[in-house]
Amino acid sequence: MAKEKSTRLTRLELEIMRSLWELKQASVREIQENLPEKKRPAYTTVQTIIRRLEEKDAVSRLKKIGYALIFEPKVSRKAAHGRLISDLLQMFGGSARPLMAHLVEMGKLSLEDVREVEAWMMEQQKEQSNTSDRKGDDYDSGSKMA
Amino acid sequence: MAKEKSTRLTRLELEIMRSLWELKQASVREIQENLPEKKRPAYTTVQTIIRRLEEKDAVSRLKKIGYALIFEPKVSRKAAHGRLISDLLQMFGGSARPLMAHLVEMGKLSLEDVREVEAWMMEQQKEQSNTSDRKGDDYDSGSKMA
DNA sequence: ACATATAAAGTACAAATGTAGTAGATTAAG
DNA sequence: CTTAATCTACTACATTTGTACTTTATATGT
Repeated sequence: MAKEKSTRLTRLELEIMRSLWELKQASVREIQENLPEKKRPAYTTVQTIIRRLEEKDAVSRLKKIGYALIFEPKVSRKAAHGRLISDLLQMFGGSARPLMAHLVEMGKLSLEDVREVEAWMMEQQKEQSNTSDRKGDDYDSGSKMA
Repeated sequence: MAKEKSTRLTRLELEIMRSLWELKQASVREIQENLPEKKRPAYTTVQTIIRRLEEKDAVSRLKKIGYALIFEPKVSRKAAHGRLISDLLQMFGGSARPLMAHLVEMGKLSLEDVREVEAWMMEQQKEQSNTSDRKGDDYDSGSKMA
């Protein structure tokens, strides 16, 4: 099972990936046009980033339609996000607690939020028993969470 | 009240800041020696980063002892971490929930953790009533959390 | 088959980042 | 005071990142 190198993606690269994750598969143009007009780089810029992402093994060519190449993500959003979180977590000594505390202080996490998460987790625990394992890799946190 | 520009700090810069936050105030040498031997850059490298941090207004010269300059953090750990978290949060649509979900999936957040956070939050809520405001800015999440 | 619209490839380049060497100042020691 | 130790200031340079132009290949409509 291929080791999945998980290179670090840059801000812009993540921006592009976001588009691609959303579209599932797309041409450079589609990706570019899908980006928020505010920070929409030139077509060729997107092209460049896609090339770099290919080098980093984060996207791959799926096929060719007309004269355009269609790309698809090769690293899942989940994996990429996981990497980001791990990195951040390190800054906090590897534990999620201080991070939570920060979120609370920043007003980004309310008591309700926490309670819902708790409820969600307990449900998961029940399900966990029978649902055994699922291939799950391309969903961004299941069920009604989020 | 000076707007606090809050520039984005790079990985290495954060590494250095971490030392400085820990030491409260220190010379370049002290900072360098405080870094984990594994990834300990050359003395002059630390110097360079400190200079850049000065430019970014993240540290300042406090005084001079012997021939060495003593620096101190100018941005609090909390502020810097807050920035990191905000950035990350954006990737998740600005809400903390998906982030939590990820933490759970990554096994970084257990049900116990969540419950303790919840308990902690409820305590905060009580305190909040009388403790009015505190200067709090250089602690990394209060009380027994973390 | 040919001109035209796109797209892919390749090239360029400035700014940011990581990394460190060198020169010149300053202090401590003999 | 002269020297050795150590520091600050300045300079250098490779890599990464953001951004985009130019050249070349390829479909497509007529």
